[in-house]
Amino acid sequence: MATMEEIAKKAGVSQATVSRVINGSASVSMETRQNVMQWIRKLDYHPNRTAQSLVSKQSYLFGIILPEISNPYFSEVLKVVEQEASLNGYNLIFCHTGDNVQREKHAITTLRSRQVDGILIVPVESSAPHLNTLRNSNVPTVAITRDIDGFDSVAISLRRGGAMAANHLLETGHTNIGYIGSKHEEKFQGFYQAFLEHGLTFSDTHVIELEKGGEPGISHEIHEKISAYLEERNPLDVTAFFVSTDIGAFIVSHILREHDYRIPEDVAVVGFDNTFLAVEMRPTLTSVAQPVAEIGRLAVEMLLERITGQETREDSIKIILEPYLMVRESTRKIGWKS
Amino acid sequence: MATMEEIAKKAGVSQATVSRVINGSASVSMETRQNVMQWIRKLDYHPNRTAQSLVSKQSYLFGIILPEISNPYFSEVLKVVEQEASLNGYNLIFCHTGDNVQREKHAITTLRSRQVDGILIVPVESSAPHLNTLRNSNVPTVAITRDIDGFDSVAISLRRGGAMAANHLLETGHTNIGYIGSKHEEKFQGFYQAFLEHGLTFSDTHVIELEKGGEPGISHEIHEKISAYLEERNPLDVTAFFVSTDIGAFIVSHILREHDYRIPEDVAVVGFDNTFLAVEMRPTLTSVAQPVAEIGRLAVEMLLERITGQETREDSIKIILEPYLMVRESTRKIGWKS
DNA sequence: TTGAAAGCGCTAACAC
DNA sequence: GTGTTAGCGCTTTCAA
Repeated sequence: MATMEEIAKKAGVSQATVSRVINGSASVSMETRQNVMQWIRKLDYHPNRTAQSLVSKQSYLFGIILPEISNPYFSEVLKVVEQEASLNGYNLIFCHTGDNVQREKHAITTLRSRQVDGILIVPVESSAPHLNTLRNSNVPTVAITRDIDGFDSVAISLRRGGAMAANHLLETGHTNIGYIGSKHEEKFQGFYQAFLEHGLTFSDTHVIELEKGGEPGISHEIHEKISAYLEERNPLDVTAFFVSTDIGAFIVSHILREHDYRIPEDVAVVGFDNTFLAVEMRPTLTSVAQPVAEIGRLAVEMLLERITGQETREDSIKIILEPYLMVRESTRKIGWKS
Repeated sequence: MATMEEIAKKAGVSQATVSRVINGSASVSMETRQNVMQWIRKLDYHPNRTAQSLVSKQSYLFGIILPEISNPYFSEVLKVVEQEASLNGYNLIFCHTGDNVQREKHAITTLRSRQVDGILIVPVESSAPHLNTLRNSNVPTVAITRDIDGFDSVAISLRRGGAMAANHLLETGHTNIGYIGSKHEEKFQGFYQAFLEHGLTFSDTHVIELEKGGEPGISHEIHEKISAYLEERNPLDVTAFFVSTDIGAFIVSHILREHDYRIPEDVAVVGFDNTFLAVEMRPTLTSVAQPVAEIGRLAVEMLLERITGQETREDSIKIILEPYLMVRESTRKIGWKS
């Protein structure tokens, strides 16, 4: 790759002048500008961003730390964020944690030493100590999808999302409802709370606890646990399941049908994330939707505002978007025939 | 962020010595090493990778250019590559093209000016002129998943993949088979060829041409075209479909069933990529598998060998892996009852 | 309008 | 063993 120095030599000007031309800056005579430009094209010159970064202290690089790209929801997030970043002249360094705290820690260190201008992160867990280093650093960071203390964040209220699922099922006449996912998730808390607000209590015996999140890899775990549950309770003690991810709901639906339960007639199913799976599976899946595009756009926007100094608030800014329920075929007022 | 200079001052040594400690290099006395290390920890010092890159001419950065991350197959690729890169001390700059040539061109320019040590690319099309700049540059590049002239590549033989699908269907007794996808794909060519080798001819009237690839966004297009096809030909003139992606096959299957065709009894379906969809959908989907993990691993390995100079061959190296067929419930010997 | 020079944070000779 | 020095390719004063 050619350097400014080489262009300068060819064009018979100083390297500083080439720099001026490149940056479209200041005062350069039309004459020299065109002369220089000509050599830039001839030698197919492109500025060395590394050198630019070193002196300008701006890398135009964001780091994005995702837990599980196999989950269609997160690949959607990545796609949106890349688009938005690209539109603003930024590139993305992609780090994958697999929901592993150690890797997250490593990713953060790496990104910082790479001088990224900002970090977008879906944190593995809120309490991890290495997040403090991040908090104390002055690298603008926004937590997406999952909210965390001390960080700017753009997310939906997972509680409300969980509550929506519960309300929908309760309102369609279900009272014995199962939950499939992690009990530590906010989704579950909202779900649980909703029962109380209806003057009901959610029975802990209806929980099928899953270790991992929404990646396809959980298939095996789900198969085992659901099958065990179904065989243990025959007849089934619930008329509906709320599953914490669409992928999970997709898999659960199949297992249910293999056990001769019809959806939604015998068992209703609600998923989460409203991915393409919810739209394309049959029966189509009622799912709590997170506005991904909105989240990605706002997150990048917020980062940008922090970077440019437009936004200077000391305390962290929380943008909480509303989830919304996409009602589809997998749920129906109880007792109804089609 | 602290700099070497600051550490040096605190520790009362020269900045070069700090550098030596950091790089674990050469000869530094235990004493000074420990002294320096102590300050490194105290100030939470991490070397500035940008500065390191500038002088060492190594960024430890790979660029990866993907057409459609929403396709589970490509998110799988990304995941594997990230893992493999990370294991070797590399980070990934992720670029998304959406199968758009302009964006691909832009991505390549950006990556080059960012001094990436190598590029992994799933090219949009083989003939794009901007690929020449890449070819002529000395940035090690490997085409993955899709092979392209003049580039190192790691891929399966899509031809053979297509042929496998055809052979499987022909051998299970189908002769009237439909193809859903792009006719320009190698998959189709292999598929077509296989007919000839069986002394048969594939009828062009059985093609449902799709514009785009395997992203969920094609849903609408598929719905329209398939529905039109099914309504036009009643009774149906084929007993099987080969669909160029799993996502496509997933959607097609549902449409078929909505038109009261049973799978595999009335219509057999074969997909491509063997993603989790193939495993989790019902009936499970026979699909041509590409060994993703292998592709990712080998691609990174090859890049590494080019970078370190272990591999110096002038002409491009092609690693063509074998696809393999995962036979599942969506296909069955014709005329058989379960 | 342009050039010379300093310096971003680091590595890598080269001396002592 | 350790310090000094010269860059890496750029941006940005400061003079001219």
